[in-house]
Amino acid sequence: MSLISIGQLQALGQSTRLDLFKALVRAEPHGLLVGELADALDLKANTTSMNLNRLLIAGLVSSTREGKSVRYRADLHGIESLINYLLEDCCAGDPTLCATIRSHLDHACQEAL
Amino acid sequence: MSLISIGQLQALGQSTRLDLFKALVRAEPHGLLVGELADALDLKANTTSMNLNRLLIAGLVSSTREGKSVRYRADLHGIESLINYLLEDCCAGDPTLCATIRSHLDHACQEAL
DNA sequence: GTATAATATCAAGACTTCTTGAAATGTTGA
DNA sequence: TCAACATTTCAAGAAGTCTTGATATTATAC
Repeated sequence: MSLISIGQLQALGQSTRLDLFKALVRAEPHGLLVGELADALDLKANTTSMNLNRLLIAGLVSSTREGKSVRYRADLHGIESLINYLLEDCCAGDPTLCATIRSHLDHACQEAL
Repeated sequence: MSLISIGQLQALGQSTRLDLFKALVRAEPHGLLVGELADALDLKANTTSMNLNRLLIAGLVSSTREGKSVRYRADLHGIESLINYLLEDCCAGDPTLCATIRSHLDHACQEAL
């Protein structure tokens, strides 16, 4: 659990990759092609590819080939595991904090519905 | 919100600092002195100090002087803001994921009680 | 098969980060 | 004030990261 999560934290703790990930989250459930991401964020193709690979290794995105292109999608279970890690390692022991986070979660979930 | 959170992700995405932070979370609510952390994690004093300062800037810990020593405590509101960021930016739009995370949260909170 | 297109890999340079010895700061007690 | 202690700041070298041009791979269309 720890090993997975520091990889996720490292992967997201870099502006280019955080931007890529956020773009993919916003593009759910369709995802985006590498070239579309490169255009949207004004990145070179190889920079885009390399950083997407880092996110892939961290379990934060998935990829599928579509002809000449490759489509990437955010893997929301990766975020789920990161949040769970933070909750279990960092929230356990503080019921008040749990309650606060739960209320935020309720709010976020209502918006999602 | 974004600026805060990438700082937190960067701060935690480094093994020494993640170890320091986890030690402080486990030491809640008493916290630990710099020297205690250095001993526990087998770090030099200045390495410990510098990395704690990074966590401080990221809003993940707080510090108070106690005589010759300085006591650090985990700032759980920092984790709260990080989790909220991940939820709002990454979970919104996926009710199923929200529900899954909520169940994990329920579990983590029960353990805390 | 060849040409074209979209990604991925490789290697190198610029840049940043991490650690650490040395020195400085702040605190306590004699 | 002086000495001892705990922490912080400083400067420098080692190590790692990020980007990028060049090259390689994979897939399609002709």
